[in-house]
Amino acid sequence: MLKNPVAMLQLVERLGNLIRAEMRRVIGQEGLQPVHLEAMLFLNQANRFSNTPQSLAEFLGLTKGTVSQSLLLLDRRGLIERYEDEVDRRVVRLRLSQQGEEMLEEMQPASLWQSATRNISANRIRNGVSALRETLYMLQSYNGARTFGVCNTCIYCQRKSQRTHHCALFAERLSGPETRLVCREHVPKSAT
Amino acid sequence: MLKNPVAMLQLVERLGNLIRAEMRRVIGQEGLQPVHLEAMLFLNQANRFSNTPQSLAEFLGLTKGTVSQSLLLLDRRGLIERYEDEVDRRVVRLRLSQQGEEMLEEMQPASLWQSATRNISANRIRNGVSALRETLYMLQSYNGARTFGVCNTCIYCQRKSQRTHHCALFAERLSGPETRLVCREHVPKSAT
DNA sequence: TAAATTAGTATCGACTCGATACTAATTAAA
DNA sequence: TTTAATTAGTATCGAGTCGATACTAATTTA
Repeated sequence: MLKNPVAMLQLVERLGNLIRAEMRRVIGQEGLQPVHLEAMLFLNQANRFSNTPQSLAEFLGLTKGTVSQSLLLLDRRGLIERYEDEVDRRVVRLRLSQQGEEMLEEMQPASLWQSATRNISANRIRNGVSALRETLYMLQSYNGARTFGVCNTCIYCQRKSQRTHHCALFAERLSGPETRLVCREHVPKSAT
Repeated sequence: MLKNPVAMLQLVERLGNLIRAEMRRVIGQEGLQPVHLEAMLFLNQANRFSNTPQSLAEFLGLTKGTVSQSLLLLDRRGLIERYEDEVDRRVVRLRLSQQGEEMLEEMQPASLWQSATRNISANRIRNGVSALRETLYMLQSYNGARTFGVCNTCIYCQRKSQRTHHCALFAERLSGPETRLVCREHVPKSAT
């Protein structure tokens, strides 16, 4: 039984709880709950293959019924927009509304964290990030959960030229900015 | 704007959510919610100065009214015991019941994490732990939150002999095992 | 001795969340 | 090609969270 991994688990748990409490404090002023902020953060990052209720449910680890309710609320508040998929008419596409983007902009959820990590050496942070990333991928592979990484780090992403990339899974062209968004079909290069 | 700290934040957030989802899955089979497991884990670790509803509320970042309700439920299910403080009769003391301890024992919440971190080098984990710990203390100091560390790492803890320690704040003797429990009055040595 | 503070509980309303049951669109199978 | 199975999403229900507010009782301060 190793001690340090347990310490890391407890730290991640504790930090996660603090982040959540901070979220509740900030978003609560808008009459919303942590899960709403999480949904908006996801939609802000999701690529065009991943901006659906189903995808969000998988990301959050909640059932689609539950997520459907929260999305209804976000829609009522005018923070997101829902539109029909052109090909598959069962599918609902989601995006942040102008108002939703502005709210996210104002909130700056990372600013506290930025100052909290200011005095930590770049090397230790790099090590921490790599340890956390590997743990995350392992955990996700165990229960068959999706990794939701960005195209940059995905086995399906092929660089065509300086500016353009290509997704071998969807067989579609990707712009530079698109390769920095998260995808539900992401498979990490290291995990092959 | 540094990239790596943001990456670390997102990883901690994501890992926190996964842990929470896993908690929900496991504890849900008992008809409980994540917050109940968190409360039980806290009570399993809290020393005799910290096993109160107030303390738990501070730990979880929730209001005392909210926590009171969750404790009521845990009591109804026979997972915790509540007893009156002998000195201050306003104070309620909490402890896991036999049944609560057994449930925690069976659950093994850390086992998945243990295997997920198996192949990560001890050095990277050590670095990660230290980066996370420092971030945690910084975040907690910003909003005046308590650190809830163990006596080992507290400025008030004085070693008297091989076996006995002394808390300079409460002016009481501490046994060896007690110094490995978390305390609401904890002040990290490094933060002085 | 009176006022202020502290620990905890009770109640209310909005919301989460899973479970279940449902609709409608798409895909697979016969 | 018709039918069956699957998939994406919504509706509804009940137990529970959660903050806000208002309360009780014990303790501390003035």
